[in-house]
Amino acid sequence: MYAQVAIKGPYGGLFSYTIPDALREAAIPGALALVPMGRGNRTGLIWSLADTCDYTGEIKPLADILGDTPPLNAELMRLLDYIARYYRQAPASIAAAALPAHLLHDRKRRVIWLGETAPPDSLSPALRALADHLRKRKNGLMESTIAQHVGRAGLDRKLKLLRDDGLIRIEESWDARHKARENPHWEAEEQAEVRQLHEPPQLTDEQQEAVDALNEAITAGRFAPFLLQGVTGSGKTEVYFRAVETALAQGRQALLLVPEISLTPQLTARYRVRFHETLAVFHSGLTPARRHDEWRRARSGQARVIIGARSALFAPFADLGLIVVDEEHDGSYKQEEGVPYHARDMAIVRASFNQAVVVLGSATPAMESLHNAQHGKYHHLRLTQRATGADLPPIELVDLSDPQNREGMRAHSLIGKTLREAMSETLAAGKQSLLFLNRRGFAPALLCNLCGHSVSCPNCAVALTLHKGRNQLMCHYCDHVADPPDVCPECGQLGLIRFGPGTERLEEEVKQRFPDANVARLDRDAVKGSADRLAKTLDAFRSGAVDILVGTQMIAKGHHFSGLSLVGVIAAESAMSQPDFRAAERAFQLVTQVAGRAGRERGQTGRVLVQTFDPQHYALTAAACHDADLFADQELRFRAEAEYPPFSRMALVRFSCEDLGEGDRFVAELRRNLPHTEGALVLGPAPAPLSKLRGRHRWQLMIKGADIRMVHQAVGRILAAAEPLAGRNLRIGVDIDPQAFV
DNA sequence: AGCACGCCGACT
DNA sequence: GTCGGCGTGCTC
Ligand SMILES: [Zn+2]
Ligand SMILES: [Zn+2]
Repeated sequence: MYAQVAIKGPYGGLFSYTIPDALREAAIPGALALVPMGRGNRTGLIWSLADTCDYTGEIKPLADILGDTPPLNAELMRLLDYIARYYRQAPASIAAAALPAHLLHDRKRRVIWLGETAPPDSLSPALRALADHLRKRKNGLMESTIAQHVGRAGLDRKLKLLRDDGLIRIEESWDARHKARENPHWEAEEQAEVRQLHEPPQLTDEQQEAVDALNEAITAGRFAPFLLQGVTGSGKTEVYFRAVETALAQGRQALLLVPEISLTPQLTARYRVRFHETLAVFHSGLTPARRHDEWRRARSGQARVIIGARSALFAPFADLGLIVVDEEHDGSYKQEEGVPYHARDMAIVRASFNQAVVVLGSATPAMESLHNAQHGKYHHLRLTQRATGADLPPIELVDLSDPQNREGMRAHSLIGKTLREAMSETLAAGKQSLLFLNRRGFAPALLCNLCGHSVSCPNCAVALTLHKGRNQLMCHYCDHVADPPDVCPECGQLGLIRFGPGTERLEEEVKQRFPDANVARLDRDAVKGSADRLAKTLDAFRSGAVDILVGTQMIAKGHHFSGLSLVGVIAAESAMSQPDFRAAERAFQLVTQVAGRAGRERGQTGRVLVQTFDPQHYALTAAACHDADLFADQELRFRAEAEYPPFSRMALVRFSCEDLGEGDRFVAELRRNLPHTEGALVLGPAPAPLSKLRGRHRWQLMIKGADIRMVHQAVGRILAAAEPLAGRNLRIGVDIDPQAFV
């Protein structure tokens, strides 16, 4: 019997080890193992057990099993294996995404000074300096601490010399913090007020129908996927609550996935009021130790309901009966950084492995989900009425290219005449306005008005972002920071002008036009560094203390403002700034979502103005009449004609290399040896749109196939052709079902 | 990817 | 001679 162990490494694959008798009980899939690797030991995750192994070299035995219970159970291991195969990712990177960061860590070394006396005079100056540092602590120093004091450079070599001279002893350890803490942190408790008596609201007929359908499926205890399509304000959350209660009543557990941006204290407080001490919260803001506490609470079964963002997909459960994916269309469920898995798609898979019910909720479902619903793969539940009975607000498209509307607009002005007039009427009536601006396309920058150059990052092919407060240029992709230059780096002239962030410019313009109004701004910069700033600004707007709120994505989701009567979208096409095949879908989702902030209460007439240069665009006209079906018809027709997903499947294979010439030569060589796959279309390899990232030049190759099997097959063949051609400096990455094409 | 080894040029 | 940058080989 061999243990196949996932270890972070080059082949990304699995390494086989024999299992010593002493470890036979403990060495099961999902357990953490200490294994001999090369000259030393590494930690890894036992992926599977096998009777045979095809490695022909010497096979070593497992050194140890870490912790007393395996962190991952069989159910999670099955999911991890599926993800590794589906997304063509190294098992070790999936393991790293699924385990608390604590558990898979690197070797730690403690250095202990042995000599009673002073170091011998024969030591060279560099060794002497190190020895003097080590001599001060009798019980030793951690290597990382030493590195902080005397520098990383050459430390390994120096320590080796001191050890060879018998002056120090080096102890290695891989012990993770497997033990639970004495006083584990409890995120849900931290955030919620006293337990309140909760009176569940009356359901509308539509809600009741949806709840009935879900309850029936949950009670049946079989895999059943649902698409819950409900207009903004239709009360999807209450439907989720009821479904969760049903799952709990069946003795099963529930997982709620929400977009990272929605996972606010206000949201978790709502769930806490309903589910009390059975709730655990997973979010990226938790420290590793706190995250580990929540994770353990879930694994022990103490938590029955878990709410979290993308990575909560891997939360451990004993008996998972329900998964809810809220805002299932949201792009944050698939990320390119790290492991490119789609949490919504894998939630479906996990539900099927658990005979669980899965609910995808959205006002504006992804075309993939709608297509599945239309073909009977998902049960389609619809909520067409707002829970409050309020009408959806009328949406007007305002043509920004219309000279009449441009009247009174200055060069960089963002507000056209129509919106301006609507704002002043709203203000005169004592009502509130909300202006939405997409962060993308309005980033603050340092531009040369003589040559048009914008100061860009030396490591990445992007313009640097100007941070006003710190007066520094920063890169969004890498950690590059620079002082703003005085002269243009391109033409050498004094032509540089500061172009503030869109929201700040918008705020200034609003203040200029409406000097008597109370204006507030909410964007990433405005809330940075103060946790309650977001809540405070939202409260001020809710209470009516603020007349006009200006903001980005942050204000588009979920919030409920009763005094709000005007919503303005500054530039609808900003959602289409990335020109990929999902651009129209994003624009429709954006306008629908922002419009949903207006007129949520009965008897209130909200108004939504959407500024655009293309008022004829079908995504905007459909959004303007709140017709998701009309949009879906047109968008699915376009996708079908162009053979885009959901009518085909795609993959990207990315290549990157620090050296441009080496990358170019590799790509040229690959082009000559590009294998063909029947039924799959291959485009490229060509330079990626984002041609340089963190000092690495980038290329990509796009694969389109009729189904996922074709795509997998083509990816397999291309990797088989590319890997032998790639030197150690060239990195290859695979992205199945890509969301972004940069 | 780590990690260790060893070549070589810079420095003193 | 010492120091450290950097290319190279190996890993069940
Ligand atoms: Zn210039
Ligand atoms: Zn950069």
